[in-house]
Amino acid sequence: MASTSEDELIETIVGFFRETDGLFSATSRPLGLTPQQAQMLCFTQHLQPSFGELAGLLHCDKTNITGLVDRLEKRGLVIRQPDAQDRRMTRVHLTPEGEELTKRFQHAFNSALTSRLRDWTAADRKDLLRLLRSATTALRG
Amino acid sequence: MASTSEDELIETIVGFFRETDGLFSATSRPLGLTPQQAQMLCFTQHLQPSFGELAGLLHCDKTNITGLVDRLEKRGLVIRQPDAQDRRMTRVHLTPEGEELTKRFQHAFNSALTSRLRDWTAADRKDLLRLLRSATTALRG
DNA sequence: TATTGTTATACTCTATAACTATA
DNA sequence: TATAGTTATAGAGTATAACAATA
Repeated sequence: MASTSEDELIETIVGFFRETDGLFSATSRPLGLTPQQAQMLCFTQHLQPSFGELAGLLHCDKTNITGLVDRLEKRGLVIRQPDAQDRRMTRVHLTPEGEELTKRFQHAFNSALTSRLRDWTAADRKDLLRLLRSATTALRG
Repeated sequence: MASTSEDELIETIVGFFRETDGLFSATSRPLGLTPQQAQMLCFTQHLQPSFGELAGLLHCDKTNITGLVDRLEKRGLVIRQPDAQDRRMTRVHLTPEGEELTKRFQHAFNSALTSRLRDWTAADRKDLLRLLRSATTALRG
């Protein structure tokens, strides 16, 4: 990384970020979801996160989560569930409809990704996934 | 990739995407820029892109570029420059102030990134950059 | 007192449709 | 006719500040 000039490094990351964003957008909008909604559904699938946890995961202010959940709840994709231990907290659960749509999004995204990386070696694909996983932890920490 | 379930794969990519987004946001907002504005400035630095090219790079509708450029132009960071060959086209150039702010953003982003990846091996950092570059091309194609 | 979620507000981002100017 | 950029519009995402309920 020291051998790369700063602007080149940033351009690489910005470029990858925007292409990923494009893929999220192209995959989620035909399903009637914004990219942010699709991402929130993915996070909600296994976690049943609180509003504060979602704000942390999505890196946005907690006030945004209210509206985001409102719109998904109005469509019957998620429900608010009061936390049993701490009555200040509300947890977000997927409904069966939300679970189904989340899986459809994941399948569509996976198909698009697989098709675009079809020329990659198995080793490179494995490396990419390993490094992304590791980088996510590093950036989060 | 075949050995990973779809939801795990998507969660990895969504996770990395959101962490990158968080880093963009944390780096750009103290400079008075939205993440999208910072990203546009990075693309504009070497390309002098047309509005249509920017729409392609940012994966958004061309109508969004008008407002994005309007706001940056009002702050004196970019200027519209008519294309010499095709008078329908307008190209976006950085002003000296825009160039300076873009470099400040790049430096801040690079510092944050370097500090978070400080425990990584040089080989892993090099691999990450190589794979991101390659993946960007694959996703774009 | 501190934390969780909400409301009110203002601004930005985004897509769709209809338009003007140029090719 | 087709393309590049603009305008109008509506909806969604975002941050800040002030608030109510709970811990």
